[in-house]
Order: sequence, then structure tokens, then C-alpha cells
Amino acid sequence: MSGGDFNSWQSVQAEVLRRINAREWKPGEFIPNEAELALEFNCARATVNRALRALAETGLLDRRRKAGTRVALHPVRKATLAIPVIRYEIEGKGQSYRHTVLVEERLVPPSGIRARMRTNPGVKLLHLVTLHLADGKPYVFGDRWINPDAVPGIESADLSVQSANEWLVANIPFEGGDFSFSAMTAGKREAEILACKEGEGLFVIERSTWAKDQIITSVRLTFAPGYRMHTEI
Amino acid sequence: MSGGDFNSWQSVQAEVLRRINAREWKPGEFIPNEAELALEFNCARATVNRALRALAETGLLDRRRKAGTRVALHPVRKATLAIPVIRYEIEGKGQSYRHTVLVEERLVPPSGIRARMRTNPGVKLLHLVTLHLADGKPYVFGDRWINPDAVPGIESADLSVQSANEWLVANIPFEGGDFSFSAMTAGKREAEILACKEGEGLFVIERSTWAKDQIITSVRLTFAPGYRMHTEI
DNA sequence: TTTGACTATAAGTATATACATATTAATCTG
DNA sequence: CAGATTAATATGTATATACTTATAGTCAAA
Repeated sequence: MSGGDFNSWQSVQAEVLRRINAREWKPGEFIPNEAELALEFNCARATVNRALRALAETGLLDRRRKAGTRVALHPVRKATLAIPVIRYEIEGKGQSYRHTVLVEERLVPPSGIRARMRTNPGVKLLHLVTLHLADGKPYVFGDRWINPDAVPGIESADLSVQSANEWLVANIPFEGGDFSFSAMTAGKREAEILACKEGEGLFVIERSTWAKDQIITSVRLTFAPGYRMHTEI
Repeated sequence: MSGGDFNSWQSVQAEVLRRINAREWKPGEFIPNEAELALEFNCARATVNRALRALAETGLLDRRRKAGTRVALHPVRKATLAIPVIRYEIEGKGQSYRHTVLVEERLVPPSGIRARMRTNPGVKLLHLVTLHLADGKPYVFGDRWINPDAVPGIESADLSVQSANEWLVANIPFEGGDFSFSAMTAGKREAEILACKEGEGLFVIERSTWAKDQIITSVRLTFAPGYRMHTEI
């Protein structure tokens, strides 16, 4: 079984991919271990490791110590999508960016928000509603809640100059977040703010950002009709 | 400059992250090169390389040969989202899965589709409209075009047993795809198929899949109201 | 001033070796 | 036989070393 010389991890990866696609290694099946493959491919085990690790990261292989490596049963393809920072997104299209703060208040949040932010009852949060405009036209509006305890310095920031989004990205390190994407039907309020018709379908992103076991901020972005989020594998 | 002992790539990564977050290394700035960091951290260059490479993959660092490594100016966070295979998604929620083929025909596509599929004028494509049901209720419907030239064997497949989606995933290797996510307003047709009201906002995924410079298939998935796609960083 | 060749540099990668760690499988107990 | 112990094993990782490759920067020729 001398399978020729594979002297780069990319070539090893390509060969492994070929075998998976050609069904020489079928979904659910174990593939030979790293040492065996290294022997067959006439390369170092580290090279095989690099190739297989990369494939495992894309979800095509399942690897476990001692157990071995198998072809994923349901190869869930993973797409990486870039989280838009509104201003760069707009300016990247060559349009002018502007934003206005519609609401800025400190108050005890409704229970749904409180649950999502995991704050104690009675704690006041910063609430902001901001409209972002591209070439003067409504592009998206954000309904945002910020936990001031997790964000020192937010009180003294002028959020009408730099949007809350940008200020947070620039000043508060965060560890992770979770996102959901959905659609909603424009009601009276959305139609008014985004200058669209009531009853239009709108694209919505909800995002919570956390660090050190605290929710920093939770925002709901409602986009004007026609918005598309794009990505490729 | 002896920065203590960092003897795992994770610890090196953590320290680099800390310095970025603490603004010791500011956005846009070059950080010391791998050799210097290895010396400071008292570890091998390969270990530093591993740590920095991982951070570059998440978009937090920009690396270029000869130039060096710098902290990303606009740290575009990347989320990886799993592309749903409808049936597994539904069954994963403990609901029953069923699908019905509403339309199956071979015809010359409208110009918009033809452009997206990059086929020659006059070439017939396979057109399928499929409704997927969860616990008997409409969940999503797919309007799909398949390039038979790129998909040998599709003619002989019974797509009422195994959905086109599953059949393609199982039988045709693909190299990549591109996705777009958006919202639409339910018209008469969508309302009828999905058993919802006209004028409701619906979540839409459009996807083209390619391999070997050919577009294999292009599909538009329109989800019933209430659908959410979720991911985390 | 532009173009093109050259060079030094930093990341990228391959390899042998050694050890760590998770986890399965086998074995030993009570 | 159940449960604890131990051995075996595949992946995971660290290291020194050596070589490759892309490219920023420099300097000279056109």
C-alpha cells in the first residue's frame, strides 16, 4: 500500500477528501489511524495530523482520542459568516453613513429582556433605540439593552457621536455571543421608523454578547426591506 | 523581558488575547514576530505559530509573510453556522418528518435562474418544488433547480422517497456554495403552500452549490413564520 | 520617475522525537 | 457479576531543526 508521496498537508487533505467523495471511506466508517496514513502517504504523522485536524474543523471528520477518526455521518457543512458592523458595511458599499438616537433611557427592563440579560430584579439597564441610515435612507434600526455593571465608562460616552455598537466594539472586550436570524412582519412602529409599508417582511438579527459570565448587551436589529446577508463556504 | 513560562499554545493564545483586550497591543499595531514571542514566552516558535494561526482564523489577527502579524483593525467576528439539512433539523427536535413533491418538471429556466446557474441558452434544467413538513405542518418549501449535466444519475432517482436535498448530499460531492439570508413578504402562493396568512414576514435562504466550476443546484428555501436560525461564537 | 532585480525577513511548513491525555478494552477484585 | 483497576492505544501537543515561500524594502538601471 504505497500510496505515492504526499509531502504537504494540503495534498494529504486533498487525497483524504477524494477518498471520502469517492466513497472509498464511507460516512460513519473509521479511517486508518494517523500513523498508518503517515506510512502510506510517506510523510510525517504531524503532517497527517494537520490535514485531518483541518477537515475535522470543517465538520467532515469526527475525531476522538483512542477511538480514532471517522467520516462524519451527517457532514454538517459549516459556513463562517462575518458579523456586520453596520457602519463599515454601509461605507463598504460606498454609501454615506449616519445614525440617530431615537431613544436613550435608563430603566428597569421588561421581564423578557431581564431574563435574557440575566440581571437581578429592579436593576436598571441602559436602553437605546438607534436608526442607522445609508445615503440618508433608513437601513436598519437597533433596539439595544446594555448592562452598565458590565460596561464601565458607558455613562460618560456620547453615543450620539459614536454609535453604541462601535463604542462597545472599540472599548469592551467580549468573549462570545449568540445570534439568531429570523423574519418578522412590519408593524406600525417598524413601518414608521424604516419608512416602509406595514406588513412587509423584515430581516431580523438578535444578538447577545457576553464576557466573564456577564451579558454585556443584547440587541435586536431590524433591517429595511431588501436586506440580504451573504456568505460562502 | 522574561514573560514567564507559557508551555501550551492555549496559554500563549490566552496571553495574546489578554494583551489585545488590555490594549497593550492596539488595533492596527504590529506585534513582535514569532521568534521574539517564542523567546519571551520561553516556548518553541511552533507553539507561538499555532496560537497566532488560530487567532488569525477567527479574524482577530492579520498575518502576512515577511510583513508580520498585526492586530486586526476592524476585528470582524466570524460565526460559524451549520447549514441545516431539513430532515435532520426536524427530527433533531423530536418531530416527525415528511415531504411532498409539488412540482417536478424539466424545462428551460427563466433568465434569472439561467444566469445564476450559468448554463447555456436552451438547456433544460430539472425544476422541483418540495414542501417539507414537521409533525404534518408545513415547515419550509424549497424551489430548486438542478443542472442534470453536473448530476449524473439524478434522472433515475426517485425523489419522492428521498428528497432532492438528501439525495444530492449523499451522492454528489461538492466543493463549495454561497448563501444568502433575507426576508420576504408572503404572497398568495407562499400563504397557500405554507398555510399562513398573506403578508406575513418569511425567512428565506438562497443557496447555490458548485463543484468543478459547475453550478450543481440552486435552491430557495422559504420558511414558515416563526422560524429562527441560531448560532453562537 | 518608473521599472525591475535583488535581498533580507517573517510566516509557513515538514520532520523526528518525545511525552501528555483521553478513552476504550481488558483484567482483576470483592 | 458489578465495580474498580490497569493496560493499551489513537489523538493531542511540545520541541529543535531545517527548509520553503511570499513579499516589503532597497537599490540600481532605464
